[in-house]
Amino acid sequence: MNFPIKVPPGFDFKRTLSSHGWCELRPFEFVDSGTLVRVLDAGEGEPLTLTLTGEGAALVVSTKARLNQRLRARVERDVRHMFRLDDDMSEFYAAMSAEPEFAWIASDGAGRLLRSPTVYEDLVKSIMTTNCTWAVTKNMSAALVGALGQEAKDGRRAFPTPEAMAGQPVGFYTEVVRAGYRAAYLKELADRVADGEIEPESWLGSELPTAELKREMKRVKGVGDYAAENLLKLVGRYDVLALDSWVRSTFARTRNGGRKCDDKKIARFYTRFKSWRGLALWCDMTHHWFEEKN
DNA sequence: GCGTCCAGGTCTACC
DNA sequence: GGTAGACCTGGACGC
Repeated sequence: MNFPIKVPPGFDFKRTLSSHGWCELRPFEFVDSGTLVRVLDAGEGEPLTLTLTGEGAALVVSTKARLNQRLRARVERDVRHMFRLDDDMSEFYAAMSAEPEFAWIASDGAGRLLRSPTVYEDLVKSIMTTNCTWAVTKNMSAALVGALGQEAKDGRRAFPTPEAMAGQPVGFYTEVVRAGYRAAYLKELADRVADGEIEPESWLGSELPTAELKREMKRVKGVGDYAAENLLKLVGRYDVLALDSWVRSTFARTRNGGRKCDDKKIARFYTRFKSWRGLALWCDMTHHWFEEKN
């Protein structure tokens, strides 16, 4: 069955899909710039394989499964979450429009960062991005999903639950996922979430100030400044920069004449965007990325 | 082939 | 609070 999901004015499917690398990590499957496949654990029965495409002012969901009303509502909720369809970008776009160099962000409908259906999945993936190449992150993600994800009808797999992950020994994460020293972090995280000691989903609507929420995130082993700030952006906090080696080198190349600079200089450059500085930075650093990906 | 470097960092010990 | 060194992996690169 196919059904459309209404999107906000100015929403750009392709921009959101290619907003960062998440679309390349299983169980996301980047088919082409206008098509994303995603296996979704909808909470009842076997997972659903969804094909998501952007068509005009709508985002269209296609699936071979027959969805009852409850399932369809669940799918729509998760898709709206992943594509940030309910995020109010008006204040951000107004701020960007005021700066000629950044005005393209508003006119192109950039700034909605693709995320996973759950904060837990984003948290696991953030840990898997640290201190390794993107190719290694993709391998880890694929191995984890391939080994532990619940299988959909077409053989694709969903992202594993914390319980499924907690049921595996540390050796699974070293030998199967090839996570290296991160293995113990992933195991501990899964245990703590499965036990209810940590509730990553609560970070979404948290009223804690950003600095305090960041401290809470960093209590997860394997989550440092970069991973926490990356997660903060994914839960809608943009007053952090999430500087990593790629951003540092891209800033040096595009904004500093090819010369390395310290983090303070990068921070100063985006200070004017206040609570939106992290999102302004990311859009700025990926300005030409979209064209390169297509 | 083989060795080295390093990447979308973090942790711990030490000062 | 700041810093040095260790930590897994695997692709890229030079030889």
